[in-house]
Amino acid sequence: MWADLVGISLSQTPYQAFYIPLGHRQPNAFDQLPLPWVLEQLKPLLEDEELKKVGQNIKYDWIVLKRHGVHLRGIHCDTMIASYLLNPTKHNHNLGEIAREYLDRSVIDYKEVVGMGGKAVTFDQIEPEKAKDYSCEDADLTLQLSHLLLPRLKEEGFKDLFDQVETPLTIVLAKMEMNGVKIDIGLLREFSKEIESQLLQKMERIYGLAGETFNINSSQQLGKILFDKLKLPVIKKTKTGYSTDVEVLTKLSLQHELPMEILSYRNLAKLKSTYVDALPKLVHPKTGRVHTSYNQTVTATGRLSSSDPNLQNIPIRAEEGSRIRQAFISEKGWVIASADYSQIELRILAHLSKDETLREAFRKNEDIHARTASEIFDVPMEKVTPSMRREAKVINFGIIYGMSAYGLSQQLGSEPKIAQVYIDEYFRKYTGVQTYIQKSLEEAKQKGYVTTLLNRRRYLPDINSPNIPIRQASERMAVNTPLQGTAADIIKVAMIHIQDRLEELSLSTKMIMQVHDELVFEVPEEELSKMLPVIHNEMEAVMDLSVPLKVSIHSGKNWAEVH
DNA sequence: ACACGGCGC
DNA sequence: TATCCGCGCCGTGTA
Repeated sequence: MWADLVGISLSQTPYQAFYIPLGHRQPNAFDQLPLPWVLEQLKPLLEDEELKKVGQNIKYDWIVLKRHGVHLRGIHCDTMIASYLLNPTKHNHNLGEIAREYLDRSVIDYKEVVGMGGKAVTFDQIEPEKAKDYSCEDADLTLQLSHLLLPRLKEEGFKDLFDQVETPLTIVLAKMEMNGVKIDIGLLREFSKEIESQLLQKMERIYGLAGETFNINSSQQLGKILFDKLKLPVIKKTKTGYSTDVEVLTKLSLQHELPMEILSYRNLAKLKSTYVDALPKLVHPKTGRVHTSYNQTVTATGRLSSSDPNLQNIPIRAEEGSRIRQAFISEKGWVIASADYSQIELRILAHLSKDETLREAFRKNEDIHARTASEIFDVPMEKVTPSMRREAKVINFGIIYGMSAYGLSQQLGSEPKIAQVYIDEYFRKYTGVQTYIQKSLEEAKQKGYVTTLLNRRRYLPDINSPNIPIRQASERMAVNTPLQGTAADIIKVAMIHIQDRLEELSLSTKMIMQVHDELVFEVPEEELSKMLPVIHNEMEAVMDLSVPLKVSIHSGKNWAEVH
């Protein structure tokens, strides 16, 4: 969304590529062809569904081309995504990295072309001859890699996931990024000023309690005050010194007023710097909206990630946090609609484990945490107290994360022995879940990887490690990844179906955000009554599991109103 | 520029 | 021996 088109490189035969310089502003850039003419020539080819296209990070090219009036079609292979499916835990899937791995060769580093850091220039400042070498290599290697990676994908059983899910999803994401979301900058500026004055007040109070001024944002300086000056007990250490994290400060708050003040200060400072002040800077001058980037090749589990800004970690729980969501608004005459999968990972656990008790609970549409409370505390559903339900909820989520008795006890604030009793009781009632976890661990140890419903794969090289904590970490991943990853599979397919329906029905509704189990739309008021059932049905009917998928959907003027 | 501590989901 | 999965971003401190 922020890029200009400087040149195009193309290849249709390995070891042969062409560079078309278009927008170089550099003394040696003569005889460039006019951009509109070049696009006019290429447009019929790029838009032809029958001409197969291969690229590296195609979503980027798709958006740049779309912004120049070209609708890229016939996408056959994105080498970045091919590499990701073959090994999602690889650190990065840029061209240099995958060319090194699969073609055993090095490539011209982009930084060598444009320079490093502050001295870096934009690509249009590069002499076309030099740009040609870089860009042609890029096109050539991408084509070569596709010839290598596509058969590999097929051999390893990723063809359906690649062709039917990840490749179509790329375009859905491109459209979603281009749609962007409208931000109420005025509201954020007001909020910023309010927080500013609250921070100043808290600062005064903190300096009073500390007996001196210091940089509250510095954990190092804070450590000196808390542990050297005030002699509070050291609860935890980091590599570099005293830990002052939320867990430590919460414990210390029982014996001194300062730690709680610090926590409250940090809370507000985080909100201000990460969201309130950061979001307005990312509003695009041409669209007046914020356009995040969805990364399709980052997570080990198959989830998406979001950056610039990360729209997937906007606060929701706390009161002040919801004020940030109020700033995510719709255009006049439009509304925000949000649809989220309810308890999707536990439902997937029920499906994958075939546990009859868990499946029955979901088929009867019971309150799953109350049901778990009823099972482990051995009381009828109507006798479940709020505190029993709260504990059962922690246990339910702990199961998904492959927790230990210690971890559960930390979460519950109880003794590990008590936590162990709860876990034992859970598995006694949900025997199918216990068997399922045992079987998945055995399979992971034997095969060296785990899979999701759509055969996404995550390798776990340390699953048989003799180092106990390292092995246990892998075991938790072995439990969690199929659940989190299957949820990712499901919502990805739903996104593709919904985008298809929107276009088929010629609707104006726009998909604007995805937050792991939630999809957010901007809907013209007059389309709302038609759209809500479409979204709801597509999401619930996306896959036929042995338990129902449940979606709740709400609309309102901003993102805070729809939860 | 990078590592780290810390923290939002 | 550490203890619940998966991320991205902020400010500090240091090189």
